[in-house]
Amino acid sequence: MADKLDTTFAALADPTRRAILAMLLEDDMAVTDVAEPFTISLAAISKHLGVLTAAGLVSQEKRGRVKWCKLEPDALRGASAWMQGFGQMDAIDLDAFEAFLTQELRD
Amino acid sequence: MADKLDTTFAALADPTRRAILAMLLEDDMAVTDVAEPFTISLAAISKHLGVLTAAGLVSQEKRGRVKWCKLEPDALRGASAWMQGFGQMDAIDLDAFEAFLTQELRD
DNA sequence: TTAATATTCAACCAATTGGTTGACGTTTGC
DNA sequence: GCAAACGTCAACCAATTGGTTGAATATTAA
Repeated sequence: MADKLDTTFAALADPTRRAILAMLLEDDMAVTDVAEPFTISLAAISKHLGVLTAAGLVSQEKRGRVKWCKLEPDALRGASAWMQGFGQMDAIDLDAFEAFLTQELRD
Repeated sequence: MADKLDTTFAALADPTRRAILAMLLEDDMAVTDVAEPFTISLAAISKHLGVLTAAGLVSQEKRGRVKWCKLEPDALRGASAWMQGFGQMDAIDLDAFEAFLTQELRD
């Protein structure tokens, strides 16, 4: 079985999945609503959500015929701790974060 | 072309590559020395080092017949900032922040 | 000059990934 | 009851990944 860090980092290595996480940062959403802004199929989004859920980054709860998706930011803790082992990033790099958001907003 | 975060996270999603980074944290090393503790072939390690170098996480400098590998921890800044954004955003008014950035982009 | 060392390249292979489409099971609303 | 909406499943496909081996290229040492 793959290491936890393997699945976490692999889940984050896809731009569609990172975009989904960014969307869920603002609010819990149904699968259909998650898929709405993307051009790929609903089934593909469903798979991406499966990868994120397997990594623990998202939890899903079915209410009626709707499956609600919720961000689980604590799942990033292990990966974040691993990266902090490489030093000098104990504080947030706000410049890099702004750069990221700026680029993300351009899409 | 893949996003920078794509290649960074993908590079980190492999346990062999993370182990290599941890080794380089202690000291610069030649390719052969990097490969020594692993059971896989030297060519496989060379490929892993290529992935890490492409991600900017490692730099390589050839001196004589030896290629020295050096950790570049700054390459983790973008990814670290992205991740930490998920832990801290609940304290930030994201709508306002996005509005600010959107306006910032018009200049 | 020749042999050994350091590293990459090229071809190949199996497994995984990200995507598609169409059929399928549930739940809801008319 | 029936059709529409929600979401997954299964089969398939092309591209990528992580590994192998053997040959090739530099460079150094004897």
